[in-house]
Amino acid sequence: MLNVARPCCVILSIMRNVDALDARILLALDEDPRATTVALADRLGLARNTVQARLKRLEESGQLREHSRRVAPAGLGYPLMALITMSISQRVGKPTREAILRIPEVVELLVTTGDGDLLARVVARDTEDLHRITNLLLEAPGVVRSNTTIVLLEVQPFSVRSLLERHAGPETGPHRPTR
Amino acid sequence: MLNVARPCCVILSIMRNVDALDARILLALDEDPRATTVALADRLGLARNTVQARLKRLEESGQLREHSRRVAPAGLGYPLMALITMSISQRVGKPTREAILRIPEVVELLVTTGDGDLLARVVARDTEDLHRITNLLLEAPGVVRSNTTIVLLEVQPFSVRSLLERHAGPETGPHRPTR
DNA sequence: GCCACATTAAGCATTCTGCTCATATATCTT
DNA sequence: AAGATATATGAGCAGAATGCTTAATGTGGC
Repeated sequence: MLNVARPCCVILSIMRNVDALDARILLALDEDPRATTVALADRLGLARNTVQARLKRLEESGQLREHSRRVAPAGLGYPLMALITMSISQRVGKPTREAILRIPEVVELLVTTGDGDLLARVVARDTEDLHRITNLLLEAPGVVRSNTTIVLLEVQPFSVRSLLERHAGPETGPHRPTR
Repeated sequence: MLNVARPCCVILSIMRNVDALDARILLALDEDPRATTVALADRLGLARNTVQARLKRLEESGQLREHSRRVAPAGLGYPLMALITMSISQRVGKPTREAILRIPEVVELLVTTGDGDLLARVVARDTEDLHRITNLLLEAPGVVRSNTTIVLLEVQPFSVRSLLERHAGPETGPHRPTR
């Protein structure tokens, strides 16, 4: 079952979808990320073995991304966040992407439709720092134009809680008897 | 020390910055998010107590965000991701934001400078679904215009690893003796 | 010198983990 | 209907980890 060869773009194929039970477990973990397996189990009214097995599968099947997603850049000394769209001459090549990813302040990089071809999310210590980073981006091969948008307020930082809640079904509360 | 009252916008004030040691711990956690305290401790050449204390502080001081950040939306059945900028009549009010946040597919919401006043990151099951969500956004009070950009490829999903590595200092490897 | 703070070390009762085996339920296939 | 596959559950067990406390040892600032 499930070849665990992962050619980097076929990830979707090995992703057995997360079902309602998985979602409930993930939600419980969301409220207490360091909860022990036992704690999760009786919070959800499940057997310890069940939680253990499903968590193991979730991790092994690559459903969970890296832990550093949880670290807020502001705490590291980067209170400024900006979105920078870039136009690329020709097509977006590997050299371009690699050059951009070498900049530590680039915390996310997307290929998009629309005006820009690339979108980088960067963090900076201050506006001067941001200016420096913008110039670095423009030095990447093929980058011909950039457009910077500053994030003024994170009304809702990235979170899939709402999706998990929908996925978990109507009965999300703890201690729900099976019937 | 450190009032744990958190009036939602004063978070920055209670954030004692993450130092190099914290960064090393977080990096180690990044490589194995479920590593035990003991495992982290001797991977980093630290005492168990140290790791335990710092992890506790990191969590209590709000440096770590929610766990659901680690869940990939694709695994939940939302393979499509888009960025939708919105122009708002008047100013961005609470009613507008609340209406938008009631849409589960909105996984992130930012107030930005530039053309649009609001930027929503949404996920969708397919293009038709995305169309439906776009219409929902336009129904929010004050939203007068929207512009959708589809994410074709996540070259680098959000990650602060690079920042942590810089923060951890030159000696990031395991088993580094104190001198 | 003295104070505050962080690291380290040791100890201890309780709890958790990883693992295995066996037993129910479902659900799907033939 | 019968069989097969997958999952949930329950129990058990040795070893490991946790949470907590106390105390010793730096380390830097005033």
